Amino acid sequence: MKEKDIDMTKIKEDLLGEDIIFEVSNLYKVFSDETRLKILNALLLSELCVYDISSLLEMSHSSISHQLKILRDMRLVKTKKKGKSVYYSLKDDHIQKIIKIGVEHVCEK
Amino acid sequence: MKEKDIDMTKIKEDLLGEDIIFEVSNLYKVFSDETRLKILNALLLSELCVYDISSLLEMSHSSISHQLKILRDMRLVKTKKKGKSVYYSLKDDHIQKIIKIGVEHVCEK
DNA sequence: ATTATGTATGAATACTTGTTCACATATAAT
DNA sequence: ATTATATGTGAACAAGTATTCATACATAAT
Repeated sequence: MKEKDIDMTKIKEDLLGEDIIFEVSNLYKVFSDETRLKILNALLLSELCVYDISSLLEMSHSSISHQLKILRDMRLVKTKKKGKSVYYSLKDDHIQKIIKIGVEHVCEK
Repeated sequence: MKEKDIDMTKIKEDLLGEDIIFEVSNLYKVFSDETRLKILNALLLSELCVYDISSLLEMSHSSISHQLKILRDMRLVKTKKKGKSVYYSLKDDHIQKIIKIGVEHVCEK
């Protein structure tokens, strides 16, 4: 019996399931777009309406609204209506952690 | 002075810089693909060569090799040559954390 | 009711990305 | 040297994605 052999069967058993991999990849797809990252970064600092975000990032309402729909669909943001405006805020604190680790990683080089 | 006003100027100042956002988005782009996630997940369990990974994931060498190049370029994996084979392993522990948080997030629903 | 403002969304376009195919390189064994 | 095995990579194709444009919907004010 060789010493440094790798037990492929055990590794195969210990791998995450297809469905979890799929969901995790979808989660990180959200964080892979600059516009969405900027939106999440802004919402980390304050709740904001579409107009606020588009002027902050100097982008069209339409573009921001499309991305916010994706964030809504992924349940990463929640909404609150005030008069004509819809205020967006972050739904949970995983988002904060994910952005923090990402920033840490790219800054350590 | 209204009470619930938002200080947009301060938020704009506190936003992460364009370059950091760009790098973080590139980092998470890596984790947004199922194949790469599976590769990283496997390397979390053991160092492996291209052949091992392609048989483990039941995918072509070429596809795996292409993705490993991306992981190399992003400096997420390191390589070690043993005879004809090239063994890959993870370069740092951020990867573990990122996968863990992702799994946590998608499992809490 | 009409107008103005804020937000949502379908369609079209341009862009990006992953896989496959074919071929190239590298090492080991014969 | 030649052959076999392991890995790397460019090009092409297919699939997916972000933005823009146009338009629709919702709320508030007149």
